[in-house]
Parts: sequence; C-alpha cells; structure tokens
Amino acid sequence: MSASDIEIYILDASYEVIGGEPHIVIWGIDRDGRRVLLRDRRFRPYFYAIIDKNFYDKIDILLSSIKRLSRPRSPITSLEIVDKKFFGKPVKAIRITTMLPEAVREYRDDVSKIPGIERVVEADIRFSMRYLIDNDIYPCTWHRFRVVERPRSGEYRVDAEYEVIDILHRVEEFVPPRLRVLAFDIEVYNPRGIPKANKDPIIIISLYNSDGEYIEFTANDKDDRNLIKSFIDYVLKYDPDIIVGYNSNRFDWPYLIERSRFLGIKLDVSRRRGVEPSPSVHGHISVPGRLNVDLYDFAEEMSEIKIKSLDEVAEYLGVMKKSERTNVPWYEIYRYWDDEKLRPILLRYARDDAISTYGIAEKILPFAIQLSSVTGIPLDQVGTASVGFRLEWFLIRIAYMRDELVPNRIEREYEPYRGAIVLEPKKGVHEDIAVLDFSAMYPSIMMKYNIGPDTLVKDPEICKEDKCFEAPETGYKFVKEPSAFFKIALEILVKARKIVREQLKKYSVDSIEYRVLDARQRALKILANACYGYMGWVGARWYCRECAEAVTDFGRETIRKAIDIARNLGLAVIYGDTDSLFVKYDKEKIDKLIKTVEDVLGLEIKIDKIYRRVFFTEAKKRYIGLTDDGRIDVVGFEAVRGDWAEIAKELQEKTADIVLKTMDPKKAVEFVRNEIEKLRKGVSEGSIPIDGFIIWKTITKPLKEYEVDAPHVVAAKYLEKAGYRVEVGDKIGYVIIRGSGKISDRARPYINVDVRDIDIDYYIEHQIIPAVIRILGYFGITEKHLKTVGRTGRSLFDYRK
DNA sequence: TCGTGGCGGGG
DNA sequence: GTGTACGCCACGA
Repeated sequence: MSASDIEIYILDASYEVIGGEPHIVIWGIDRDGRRVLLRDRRFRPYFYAIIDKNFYDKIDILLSSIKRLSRPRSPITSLEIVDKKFFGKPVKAIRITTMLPEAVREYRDDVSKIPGIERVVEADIRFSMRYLIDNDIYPCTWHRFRVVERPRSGEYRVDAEYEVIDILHRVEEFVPPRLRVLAFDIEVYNPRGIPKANKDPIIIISLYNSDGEYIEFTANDKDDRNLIKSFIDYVLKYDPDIIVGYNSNRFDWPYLIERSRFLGIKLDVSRRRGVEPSPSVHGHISVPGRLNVDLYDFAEEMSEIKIKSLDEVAEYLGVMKKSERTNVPWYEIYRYWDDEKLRPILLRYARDDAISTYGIAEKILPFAIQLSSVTGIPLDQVGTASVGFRLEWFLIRIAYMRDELVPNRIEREYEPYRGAIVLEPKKGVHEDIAVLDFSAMYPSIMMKYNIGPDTLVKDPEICKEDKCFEAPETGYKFVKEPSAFFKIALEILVKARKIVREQLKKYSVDSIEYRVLDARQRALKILANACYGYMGWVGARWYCRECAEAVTDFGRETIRKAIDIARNLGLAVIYGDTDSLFVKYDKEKIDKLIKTVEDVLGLEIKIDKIYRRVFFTEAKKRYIGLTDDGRIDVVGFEAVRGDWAEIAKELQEKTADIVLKTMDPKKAVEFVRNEIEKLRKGVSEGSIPIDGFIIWKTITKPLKEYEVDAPHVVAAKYLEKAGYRVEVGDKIGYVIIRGSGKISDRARPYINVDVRDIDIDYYIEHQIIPAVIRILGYFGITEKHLKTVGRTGRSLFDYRK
C-alpha cells in the first residue's frame, strides 16, 4: 500500500509489546470523523547516564562496561555519547537505548553502579509519554502524520488502522472534532450502608449522551446481569470517545469492574476488544481507546464550591438547580428501590444525576481538553494529576526542547520558609476604596530576577561586577544570565497566552472558537501561576526551597515599595495582602501610582475593583465590601467558610448587607433578634429542616490518629459504628444536640437526627452570635443587645459610630 | 487562662 | 503529594 498524509486529533497513546518489539499505539479521529488507530513501530525506550567529569577521558571504558550489561531478552541496542545540560551546566551523557520499556528499570540500577557514572536520569519517564514528548505530539491536538493504511486486524474497534512512517507536524488549530461524549451514573442496592460488590446488585445505570438522548437500564428486581450486559452493548453501540462520570474513578468504575467479575461478565467496553477497564496512574481508571474523565477531580479544585456533591456542583455551574431536581439520600436508596411507590422517585434521581453529570462535562471539558493539550498529559489523566504534576510534564517538554536533562525525583525533608506579608488593616468603614493588584506577581518576579535552581548562586565570587540579583532579606543570589529554566518556561507560557488572547479578539463571545481559546488562555495562566508553589514543593523534580523563599522575599520588598510610592503620592493605604493594596480611590493619584510602580519596579499593577464602602475589623484576611453595583463581598468571614452552620453564615451575610448598605446597626440587631426567635420556634415545633444546622468538617487523617475528640471526629465515629466507611478526605456533616457534657459529646451525624433534638442554644451562643458580633461588635453592640428580648433592650444601645 | 491541635478559605 | 499566613474553635493542663 502507498503512503499518504493524514491529520489526526489525538485522543490517547499507549504501547503494546508484539513479538518482543514495542509498538506505540495512538488513538485518534481523522478529518472525516473516522475513529482511527495509528501504530508506530520505530520508537525505542532509552535513558541517560551522566558521566563524571573525571572520566571524560575514559568514556570508552564506560561504554564497554555498559555493553557488557546487555541481556538477550531486551538487548542494549545503542549507546550514544551526547552533550546535554543538567541544571543549566553542560554535561556529557551516554544515551542508552534498549528494546522493551520494562527493561529500562533493570538497566538503570546496574548502570548507576558503574564507577564513573555520576547519575542515571530519565529512566522513570513512561514510554508512551516519552514518545509524545520526543515527537512534540500533544494529546487533544491536531497532528499531521505520513502513514500507510493497514488491513483492519479486528482487535480494535476503530474505522481504520495505519502504520506511521513519519510524524510531520502539529496543526495550529485548537477546535476539536465533534466528540461523542457519554455521561453515566450507577445506583447500587445498599441495605447495609456501604454496598459490597459480591452481595449488592447495581439497580440502575443512567446515561446521557452528546446527541441529547437519555438512556436508562434497570435491574430485574435484584438481578443485574442483563442490566450490565445492556450497558456494555450500549457503550459499544454509541461508541463514545469520552466517558464522563462523577466520582466514577473511585466508585462507579471500581464497582462495575468488581461486580462484573463477580457475575462472570466481561466488561468489554473499551476500543480494544476484550480489554477491560483497569486502574492506572494517579488512581484513574483506564478504558483503552476511550477517554475516561472523572469530573469530580475538576470540581475538587474549585475552591468557590464548599460541598462538592454532584447536586451542589451542578447548581453552582448553572447546570441544574437543586430546587428543580430529585434527590434521594444515598443511605435510603435501597428503600426507594424496594418500595414500588418510591421507585419512580429513585429513577428520577438517577436521571437527574446523569443529566447533571453531562451538563457539568459541557462546562468543564473545554478547559480539561486545553489543559491536556498544553501540558501534554492525556485527557483521561490530566484530571487525576495534581497541579504539581501537570506543571512538571509541561516542564519536561521544555527541558527536552532545550537539551536539558530531567532531574530525578528525590525524597527530601520538608523545610518551612517565610511567605508573604499581610498588612494590619485600618479598622472601620472606609468609603471609596480601590483594590489594586499586581498582575501575576510571583511569575513576574521569577522572570524579573531570573530565579531558579540553575541560576541560584552557591559561590558568591561569580557575583562581582553586578552579575547577580540579590534577594533583600534572605540574601540569596541569582545570576542575571543566562536565562533561568523557569524564566524560559514562563516566557513561553506568557507569550503563548498573549497570542491566544490576541486571537480571542477576533471571535464573538458565544462562538466555539472563543470558548476554546478562552479555555486555553486559562490553562496557560494556571500553569504560570503554579511555578512558584512548585519550586517550594518537596516532591518536585525542580525543587528549590531557596528559590521559593527568594520569590516571597522579593514579593515582600515589591509590595513595601509600592506602599511607599502610594504614600508619597498622598494615597492612604488601608490594607494589603501578598500582591494587593487597598487605597483611597483618587483617579488621578492612582493613575500616577500605577505608572510609577511600572517605571520604578518594572511590574504591572492594576485596579481590580472599587468598593463604595469596605469594612475591616482588626483582623487580617477578613473584610466586607460593598461594590459599585450594590453587591456585598464577604471575604474571610464565617459566612464564606464551609465549617460553619448555614444559619450562622446566612445571618452574618445579611447583617453585613444591612450594615454596609444602611450604616444603621440597629436595623441589623432587630433583624438578628427576629431570626433567632423564628429559629427557636421552628426547632421546638420541629417545623424547619435540619439542613441549616449542619456543620461540615473534613477528616484529614485516619480516625485512630486523632488525639483529641473534636466534634466532627466524634460524629465520624458514630458513622463508623453504624456501618459506614469513613475515609480521609470525607466531609462529615454533624449537628449538636441537647443534653449535658462537652460539645463533642453531643455531636451527632445529621442523618436521622430530629430537628427537635437540636441544641438551639448552642447554635445561638456558639454560631450565630459570634458570627454577627464579628461585624456588629465594631459598632459597640454586644451579645446582650442580641439576646435581650423585646423593646426594653433598646435603651441599652450605645453606638460608637 | 493560655498553649496546642485542628481546620479551612483566600491573597 | 503546588506554597505560606491567618483566625478561630475546642480541648485540656
């Protein structure tokens, strides 16, 4: 057959060993929408041995020592002496190539023991990633290949199979082909709380696809054989490119896999015939040929959302309102299934879950796809990879392009260092305040002062003649030239983002191009912002504590200088944190400030927002602002924290709203008192829902390791006793009930608590009053004012302001 | 009364 | 398995 050129949108890459030879397998979609498989047999695994400088004249000896290690199963096929850089310094290395990817690990250990080999690097880079990196291929991106078509083997569920004979180039087009997306959700029979796959059947599988169809499979009472078979048939028929779920890597997939194994059904849903889904890197489930994306991974990163349940996230993203959906508490699912009358409700719940999962995918996938395209991590792994790993894979690509060898991951002891400064706020209410922000302060500092492990100066001798930057307090020095590795990476990110933002202007906000480009610029920004934190992360390959410390050091100096400039211009600085300044709004002076900061410090600062009024107590990191358009921004207070009862948060927010808008604390006091009375009545009558009283806290370590029994730990132990499994990272919802003893003795999981047992006094004393006093206290209002019932209380008021 | 452990949201 | 700074609760000496 003859060669031809095709353009492929890359979905995923993996490898297979066939006849002792590794084959790279690329899954993709061509321009005609055909699902295709590309096979590249030309690539071989390798790693590097860096040569000790004292052995540069004995390289021949090293080569023959390495050659002697070669074993027939996977022989060393080539040894090549190469000039590379390691942390910016030139080094000579031997590139050792073998046959089987698994053999790299064995050779690495043996080679590193050879005298004259300083260290072995890049032996821990996965083979399929190695292929993508070396060939500049990015997942979720279009690429051009020269190929020869092969007869279809029948082993793969694709429209065509090709053999790669040349990798041509990447296509600068970011809009994906029309991808088939399938959202799924399973419901499981769970009479004992935690379902067990060898006992409890799957009762419903609900699905929603990108053609707008809803599909539902149900068990025959408690027999789920046909349900699972129908699910498999459906997946094969619809043939999705992307399968999305919510917490599916931790629940739906593992359960489906286990349950199928128990029933002796082959979960044959992948594009590789007969290969079932299986656990893979970073706790993700791999479905060959399809991209399995767990949306929960992305929800987890959204700090704006406190409770990461499917219904909350769907509500937040504007996908489905909680009030318009059916919800069934998970511990009651089996009851709804058993009860003929309740079963339709359970089915509606399953449907709403599948539809909202799909809706969330529509919001998140464009960003996830760009994150995959920019970092080079396949889409199904980019969500499970942490921020640090995402940046690291990007850095590895930059290293490859610059002939920099990738450092090994080293186990290190964690060392703390100083962070940013937070100014003491000027307490009280301030009118017309502008909030100025440095744009990308830490990335800018890293670039400006050329910070990185490769430019960090160990010998101060080389800093003569003004050749270095010096951090003001820590004294760490960085050579001005050549550019630091991080500076190069950041410049690439900044430049790419600038280009994307330029392109963005050409499209209307509702066009597909705009959405794609906007997602791309966000992905680029996130990577740039992660660089500082990455350097201070002990697990990082390019870890550099001194560098991270220098960044915060320069940051503190920068903001101090900006404050001086503001003061010299006669601008009062009310507050500041890390990279922001709150100053009295004065258009002319602020313009001057912005310009001076740019001239003197070489960094960009701009107005982020303007508050008509802003209120500070003496506490740092807490304030309430009234914006131009009449919105209230509550920052740092209980109202925005997840670990306070909803009733307290609500009252605090309303108090803030009343006070800031009317400047009349009396009105707020009146309001709070009324609300407290309503709550008392509601609790004693049992007429209000318990939801507002639930306090959520996270379990951060195994329950046994807790030395003190904090309320949420006590509640978690109750849950365990009731048969529920409590794991690290679980959010425990508890309430405080009436009775005697410590608060923690009276903490209970909110499940099955009657609202009439709620200790309303605890909530008033420890939740509502502290929360509202935090604001009203400034105006001279005390607990007494809030607790005194009736009109007599009024004479007690003594306002300071 | 005060130090400590624990926790979370945010610049 | 990005970073530190910060405020506040509950507990217990």
